Amino acid sequence: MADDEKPETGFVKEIRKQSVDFPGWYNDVVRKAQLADYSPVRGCMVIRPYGYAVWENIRDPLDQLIKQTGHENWYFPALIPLSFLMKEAEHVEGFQPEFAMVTRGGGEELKEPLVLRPTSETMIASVLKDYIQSYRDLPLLTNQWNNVFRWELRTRLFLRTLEFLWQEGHTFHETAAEAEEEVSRMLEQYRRIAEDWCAIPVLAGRKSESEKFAGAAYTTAIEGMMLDGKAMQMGTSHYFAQNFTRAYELTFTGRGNEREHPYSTSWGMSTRMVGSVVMAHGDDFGMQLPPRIAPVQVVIIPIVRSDAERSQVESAVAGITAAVDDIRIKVDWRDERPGFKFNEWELKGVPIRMEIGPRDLAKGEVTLVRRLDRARTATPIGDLPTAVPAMLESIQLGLFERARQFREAHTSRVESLDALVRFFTESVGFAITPWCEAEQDELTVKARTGGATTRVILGRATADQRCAICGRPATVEVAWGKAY
RNA sequence: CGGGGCGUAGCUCAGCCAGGUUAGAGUGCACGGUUCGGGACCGUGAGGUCGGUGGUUCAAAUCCACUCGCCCCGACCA
Repeated sequence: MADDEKPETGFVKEIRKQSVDFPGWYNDVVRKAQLADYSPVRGCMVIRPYGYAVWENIRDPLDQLIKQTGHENWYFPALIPLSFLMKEAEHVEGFQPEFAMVTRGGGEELKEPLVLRPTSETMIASVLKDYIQSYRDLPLLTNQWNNVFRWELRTRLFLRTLEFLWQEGHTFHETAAEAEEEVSRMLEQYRRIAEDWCAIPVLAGRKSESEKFAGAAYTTAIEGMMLDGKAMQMGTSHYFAQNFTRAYELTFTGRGNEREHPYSTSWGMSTRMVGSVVMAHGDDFGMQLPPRIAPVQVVIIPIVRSDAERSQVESAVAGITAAVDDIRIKVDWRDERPGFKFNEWELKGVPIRMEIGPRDLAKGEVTLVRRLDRARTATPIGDLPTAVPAMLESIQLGLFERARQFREAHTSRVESLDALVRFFTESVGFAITPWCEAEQDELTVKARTGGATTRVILGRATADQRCAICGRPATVEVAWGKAY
């Protein structure tokens, strides 16, 4: 970033305490760290440069992973003819309440309304019909980065807005096995982004029937835990079998010269990730960014009281920024007192603060302070090219480890409905139980716990396990939680 | 869409219950000066259709009706 950027404006000191008012704290942090703001349009937000930079730092590595796994980026229309969306029964039923429609154009009523895409399965299946003729055209692995619209009743910055940014991957395969492999491959990429980049440990697995994507044969997801103990669905990967290709009459000629429907998948991760990072790592001082996705990894605060000191510090800064390359460094030369800058950059979650003043330079050192724990270290200037990357790495791991311990501390294994109800009455987090997969059990738990639902199915149950809810033989082990 | 809360300066809010000069504070903003290792201070200045419409009244930010919007909780959901 440039050193001579104009001062931040509109900065407000107070943020509500995380422990007292979590939703209020979240709103304050998002707005005061200048990630995003409310807009003139209800339910739609303005993503500000700092928030967009965080998004880019999540988006870019994800885009790399998507390309490395063989996918190509496409772009499809944002407006979808209503009839396209009506073809897959479950899909229509699931999404219709969320449609936003264009009914006029060119001053006239349209013959057919155009829906602002809530997701692009229908458009992509309709278009790719023409591109897929033979098994030789498969697999067809597409992805697109775009905005989508869903008419949500209640919105929250980043977590649920009427319009949001994401990527949606759509793939078509010759066999079911290949498509299912794709579904888990892409879920694994999401796990890597969540855990390795955003430092948020996740549970990965299948969703229950009632929680699956409208139109899918099954849905898989990654679920993280926020600092209020609630679950955040951070990425989904769906297996469609032939549901969509059949509905859209998408066929190919197989190896035996017979017409077949391809097996398809879709998967998506959105700007919701930015909000997840805030909620998974923030504290009463504000946001805390994992170094790998931080727009500014190191902020240098020069401390000077005279012109002589200023030129001394200036040359030290120039030497350091030249020597420490491949690190995103910002130098804050604004005419503010150091304490003001410390607080502001902590609010914005910068992982490392480097203080450079006469006292440090007299010893040939700088002071490094970690946002994670405010640990201060006097570091010789010559060591910085190795010390800074090492410290960033330790912070990245430290954040992940802290989040993992928080999740472990808020995860319990329970064996009965009573215990499950008690868990959600007395605490928050994940409760893991054996389950028979009956939908009635989900309704029971939701009613008795004030809203806990199944998050992901973690694996198969053993033959002797009984469903914690109804006592019938269990088929799976499932994590329950209250979700965003 | 149900419950609760709120719309007064860029932001946070006081004033409203008991209507009455030229509508306030803090913060932010501009300029000048002193400061500068954990949110400094002094001075000067700019900034307002009190969300909107209608009503009551000699008089409305304040009372009444309607309306628009936002936030929080719930149902629905990435």
